[in-house]
Amino acid sequence: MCSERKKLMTEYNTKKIEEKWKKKWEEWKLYEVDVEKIEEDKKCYCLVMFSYPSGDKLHVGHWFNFGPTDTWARFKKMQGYQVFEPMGFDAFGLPAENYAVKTKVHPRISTINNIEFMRKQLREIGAMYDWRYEVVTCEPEYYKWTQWVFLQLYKRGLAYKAEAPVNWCPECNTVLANEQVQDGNCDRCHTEVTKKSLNQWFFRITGYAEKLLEGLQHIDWPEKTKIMQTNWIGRSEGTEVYFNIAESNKTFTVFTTRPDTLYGATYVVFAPEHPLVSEITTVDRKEEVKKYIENTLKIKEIDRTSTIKEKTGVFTGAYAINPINGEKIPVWIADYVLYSYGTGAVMAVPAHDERDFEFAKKYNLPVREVILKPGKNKETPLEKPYADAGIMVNSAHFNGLSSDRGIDKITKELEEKAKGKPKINYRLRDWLISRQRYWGAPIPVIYCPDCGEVPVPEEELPVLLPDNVDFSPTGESPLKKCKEFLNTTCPKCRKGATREVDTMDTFVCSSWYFLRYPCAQNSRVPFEKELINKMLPVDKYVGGPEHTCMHLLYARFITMALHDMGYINFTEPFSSLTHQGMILGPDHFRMSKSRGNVISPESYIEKYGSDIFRCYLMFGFAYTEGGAWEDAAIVAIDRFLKRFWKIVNNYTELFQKDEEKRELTEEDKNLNRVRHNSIKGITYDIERFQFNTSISRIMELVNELYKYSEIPQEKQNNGLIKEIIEDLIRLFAPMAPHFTEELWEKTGHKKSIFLETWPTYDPLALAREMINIAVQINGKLRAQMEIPVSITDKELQAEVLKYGRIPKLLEGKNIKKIIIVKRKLVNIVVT
RNA sequence: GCCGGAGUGGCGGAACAGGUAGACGCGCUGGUCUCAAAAACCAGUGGGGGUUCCCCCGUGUCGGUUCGAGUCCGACCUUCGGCACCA
Repeated sequence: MCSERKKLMTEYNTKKIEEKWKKKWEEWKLYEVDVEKIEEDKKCYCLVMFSYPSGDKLHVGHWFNFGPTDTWARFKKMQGYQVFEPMGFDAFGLPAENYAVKTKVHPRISTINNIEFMRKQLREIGAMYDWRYEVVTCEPEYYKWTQWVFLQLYKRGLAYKAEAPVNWCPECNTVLANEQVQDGNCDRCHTEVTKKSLNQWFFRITGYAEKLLEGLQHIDWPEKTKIMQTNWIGRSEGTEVYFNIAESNKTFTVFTTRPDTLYGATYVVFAPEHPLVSEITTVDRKEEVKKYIENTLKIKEIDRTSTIKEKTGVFTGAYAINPINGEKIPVWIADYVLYSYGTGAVMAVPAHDERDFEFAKKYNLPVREVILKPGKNKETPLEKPYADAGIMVNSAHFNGLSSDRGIDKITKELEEKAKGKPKINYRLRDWLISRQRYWGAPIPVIYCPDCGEVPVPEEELPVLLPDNVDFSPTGESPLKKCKEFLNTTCPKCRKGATREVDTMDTFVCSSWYFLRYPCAQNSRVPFEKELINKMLPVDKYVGGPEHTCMHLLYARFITMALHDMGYINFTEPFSSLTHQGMILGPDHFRMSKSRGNVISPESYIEKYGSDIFRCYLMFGFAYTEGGAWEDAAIVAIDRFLKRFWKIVNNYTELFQKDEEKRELTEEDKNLNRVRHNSIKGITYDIERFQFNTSISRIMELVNELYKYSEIPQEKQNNGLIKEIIEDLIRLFAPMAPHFTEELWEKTGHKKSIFLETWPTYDPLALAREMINIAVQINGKLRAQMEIPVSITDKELQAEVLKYGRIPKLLEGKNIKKIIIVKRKLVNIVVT
């Protein structure tokens, strides 16, 4: 006993085993794939969201993302797919720069060091990454092509510079995209965001709103993620209505989803920023309007857009003409109207819109009911706004129409009079991509006093990011202070000119990296068309759900744009997407240094090895849910691997000789059935990232094998045992790659287990002669019986009625009917 | 306020097309081994009642559909995520 234990302890040395196999894999170049040679029908592009080289160690979240995904990839490889599993680094970005500001270490140096460190850590996971395809976004070999992407968009009018009120983070000293503002705060540093009007670079993602919506129909993504993107894009069908300003030739447009309420418009409201405001304000109102606008700008964005805040506004003195009835209605400005949505002006229908109602009550503006709530009559006064559909009243010849019909009819009439037309609006804004920071890809544009804005010619790329820069943030790009960078010549006229000093949002870098991987070493083109048409779309993309309305949306947009330019022949980058859940601290809170609940993988890997760590992550949580870390639970996996090790080792001598498989006894058949059931279940479950149940099935098979090993030696079917041991190791291989390689070798195999094929199950082996079914009376379980599978319904019915205590339970009852669910149950319905 | 998840033993979680709820594991209880403990192995383990065996209750709450509901429908509660004056 004691010596046996010693043997187990010396042999089962996870650290030694893992290092041994990592070395072998490298020697054998086992995971090197040649993308050129991959066959299209067998390709499997498996991708995790690449990581940011932060200088911190790999945390549990990385492991949870990368480990199980690698398990999936290994499973696919064993199924015969030619798996491409690359890894890289999203290396530009603010943290490196902020770190540089603090420590005076250049971001290039710290980033390179961090990447070096992370590569070592990633190696620990023992994933199949082929590092020859690595991409590092801060290297000129990569960002040259990020700039190329920019130029392609620019050429087609999809990248443009415009003055606009934008989100400004005073802490990060840069502008932010809409998507990077959460609850009015910067999503990086949580500082409150302010609004600034600046001249900035945008990508015209709004031009793809419809395609981005449509594409969601055809991809295998979590429903929740699709819904979130749909809501983010925020498609809204409505009508544009053109108004005139009274006694003037000025016109303006409003957007409404309820043209049926047009007769109820008793005033119109402009956003304070609306350019027409200064033109139409009457002399006597000028002072008040000016004051109001100034005040509005002072209010923090978050407060201004808060739904709780009481609405304010002022009258401009001007009047507008309602195009449907010629009525003269006052023009107000109010901060509840957003300049950034629709046209920045709305028609106010207080009777049928809560916001307008509130505003009208406050400023004593008239309320006119034009839609009758079903069951209400025209004479009873309106106490609160009614915003749903109803019957039109007070609307001239439209009276009596339903809202639905009214929307069509009024829109049609407006169209005939050239006073409006149908219009679709989106909540989505164009993507603001310029940043007033140093550590990013320079925007390849030059400003020439004569030629104006000139894109850098493609053959002059990359526009190198200079190293020698004072990068302390000032609110303007640090590159502005770098004269060697700033001053250049105009590509058109060769006269002195200056470069754009802003850099690109790091989300631009990550919006196309999946296209670069297969061609990572190609210096001629960003991607070889034929090659990436073969390799993409990505077959399985895995990453956190927090990227839904940023990275995932941007990547889809860039892919669609490149498709429309003819560079690629697919429109969606990621055919199938899975989100991993989040691993929380043992206290059920999000891990954070300040809480002191951070689980660091190293200590566990030191103690148990990477296979056990990975297996625990797969077994202890539902993958897409995540959950709280539990120290006690990793012990279970350690225990299981020891059990696995022992049972395999008990039988290794069988592999030294040929063992015939005898005809199967009842015991054999039972064991064999569990085996095939495991194969079936595991295959189905790994495919859909249900690793916890996959491991359960393996445990079941191991348990069954232990039970079998208790029967007398001479009754054991050695041939069958050998087969099952081999299946067992192969089934477990994707989850514990080092561990299973060792056992595979110990059972006499010379080649890597990952060159083996995945076991397939035999439906015949799953078949039983006798099965257990439930007997219910009125749906309540009353008995269980063993029946031969071959029994007919008629026979079964007869058997059930005289089975055990069933007759007694049926005494004095009327049998109404008997429901038989094949191989499952019999339900006797009685009264 | 709007949109979308999720609520199952002491715990992590299963139940794939409405069909025997609680797979697998943790923990716990008992046993074997041991001088003893640990480890390992075996058995039991949703709650309550009478104790071979059986009954009642049980998947957030209340209703409904169905022979049968964790699963479908309606209302509500809790919780998490997203959006939030979007006209």
